[in-house]
Amino acid sequence: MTPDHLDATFAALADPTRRAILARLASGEASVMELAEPFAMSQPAISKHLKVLERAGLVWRGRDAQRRPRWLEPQPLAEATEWLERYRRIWERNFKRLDALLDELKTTQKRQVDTLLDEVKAKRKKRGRTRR
Amino acid sequence: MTPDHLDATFAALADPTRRAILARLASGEASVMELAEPFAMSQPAISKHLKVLERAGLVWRGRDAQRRPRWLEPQPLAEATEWLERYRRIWERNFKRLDALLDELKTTQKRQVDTLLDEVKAKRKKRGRTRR
DNA sequence: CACTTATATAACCTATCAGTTATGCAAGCT
DNA sequence: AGCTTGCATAACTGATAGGTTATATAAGTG
Repeated sequence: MTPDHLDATFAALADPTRRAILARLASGEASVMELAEPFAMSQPAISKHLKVLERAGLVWRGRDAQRRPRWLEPQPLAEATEWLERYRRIWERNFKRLDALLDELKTTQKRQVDTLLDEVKAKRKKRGRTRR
Repeated sequence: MTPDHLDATFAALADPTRRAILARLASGEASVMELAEPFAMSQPAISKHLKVLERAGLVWRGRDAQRRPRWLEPQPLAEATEWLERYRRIWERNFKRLDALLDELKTTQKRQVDTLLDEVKAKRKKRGRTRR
């Protein structure tokens, strides 16, 4: 939880491409090519983004033949969440509508989350082996 | 919750000075001079940081004579929390220990946190697996 | 071995960032 | 009116971010 650590985590999250990569990885490991596919961007650009995510500790690099598949490392996200939550709780006292606001945000997205979760489950079953 | 919005929020949070300013504002409004006081940095530098926080919507500018006191605006933080929470929930299913980790993070002090995290890392490494 | 695939790295460009000093301006003070 | 306080803005600077193309490396394939 050093400041540097939080710096790197939040900075990594500040880019929409990187957030999309994390979202993709939430449903399982992926190679660089697979991660690059949805973006109108060169492969080296994606490799750079991945490097940023790795430096922040959000993502791990594996090896499988020539592939260097990435997966998620949840710990730094937990730290970032913890930081936000701490202040959120303080502000809850000052701003009573915050809780309601957050609930609202959560319910509007509940369906999306559930969909994603089902997706994850399906893929894991399909793969059969638990790489992680 | 447009991407731009999250970009600006996370980018604003990526700087330790700005996080410190937010922490300070969590205990009430403050003038620019008051906010600048703890930092070895010029007043214009602080004004710039405040501008970043305002563009992210995290902070509000009031007016009181010559003072331009700042207040917190909790909504963007709630959105950022929500984003993190969404992925945290997904990962909870994959990494069962995450919840415990987060609880521990919440209740331990800074130094103990670092120790704990090292411990977790060590355990993970020891478990081995194809990672790394 | 030569070829292909997957990825990383280097060199480069431009824009933005985080800081500086100097200056401007509005509001209160005497 | 003139001085002081609080803050913003402009102009500058060096570093970093985010992209590019070209090239290098490493591993599987025929």
